[in-house]
Amino acid sequence: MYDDVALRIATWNVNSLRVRLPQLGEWLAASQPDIVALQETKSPDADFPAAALQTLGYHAAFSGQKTYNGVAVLARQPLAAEIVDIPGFTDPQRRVLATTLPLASGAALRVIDLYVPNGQAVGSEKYAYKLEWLAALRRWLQQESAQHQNLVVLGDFNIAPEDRDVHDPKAWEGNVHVSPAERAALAALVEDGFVDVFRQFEQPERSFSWWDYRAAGFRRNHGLRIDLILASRTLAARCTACVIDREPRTAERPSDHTPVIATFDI
DNA sequence: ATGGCGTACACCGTACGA
Repeated sequence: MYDDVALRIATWNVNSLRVRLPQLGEWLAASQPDIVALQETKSPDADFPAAALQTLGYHAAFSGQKTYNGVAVLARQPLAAEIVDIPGFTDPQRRVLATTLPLASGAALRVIDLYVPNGQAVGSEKYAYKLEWLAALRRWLQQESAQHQNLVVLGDFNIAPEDRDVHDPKAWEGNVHVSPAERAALAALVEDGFVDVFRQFEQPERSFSWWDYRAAGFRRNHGLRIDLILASRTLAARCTACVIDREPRTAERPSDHTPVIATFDI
């Protein structure tokens, strides 16, 4: 007989790790998450601030590039970037990182950090790339699901799942991030057994994870919920909470995204 | 009202984000 251990897993699009490192440090110290998936690090691997994070008590696995994209996973124990490309989907853009971490029970936790393409505008080349990327992601995650019971897929999905995840659904209708094809791609993951754990719990109305820098988006709560934590059914059944932490968005020079944290008794 | 702001790289503007 052993006590269940509360494991806290977070995702945060930091919009430049170099710029946000002080804020990340403060947030890690205050929040003490066990595992953190970062997106838009915009940091080549050679420049990754591994030493600074280690002084904060976190090991890191990372896959970055200059200027754009870049993902990283932080954990209390050493970890490795096991997969950094969707298998069979050639892409120079660093948007994916899969790693495996041990759980207190002795079981393994598979963590997949995603920075889903933005898509720019419906009908654009970048939109087509986003849909192709999402189709390849689905095929890969079906394989991952077959191999891992405890699987969490989290990150910046650049898709608001439902109208209640959008500050003004009428204004956004048909737009990138809410288009039917994007939502269908996300719904397909749910059909395959992933659970958006945020919606397992009662949440405040108008809960968002991203707000436009322009036009006082945050002050007016003009946002989208696009940063998601999807869990395999086995893991979702162990989820006891999922919250959006708006506090970092109130800082000077904030990221336009704010962290989302899920707690698992596992 | 398709702007608004922020980051990066490079150059004093452009690409991109969401």
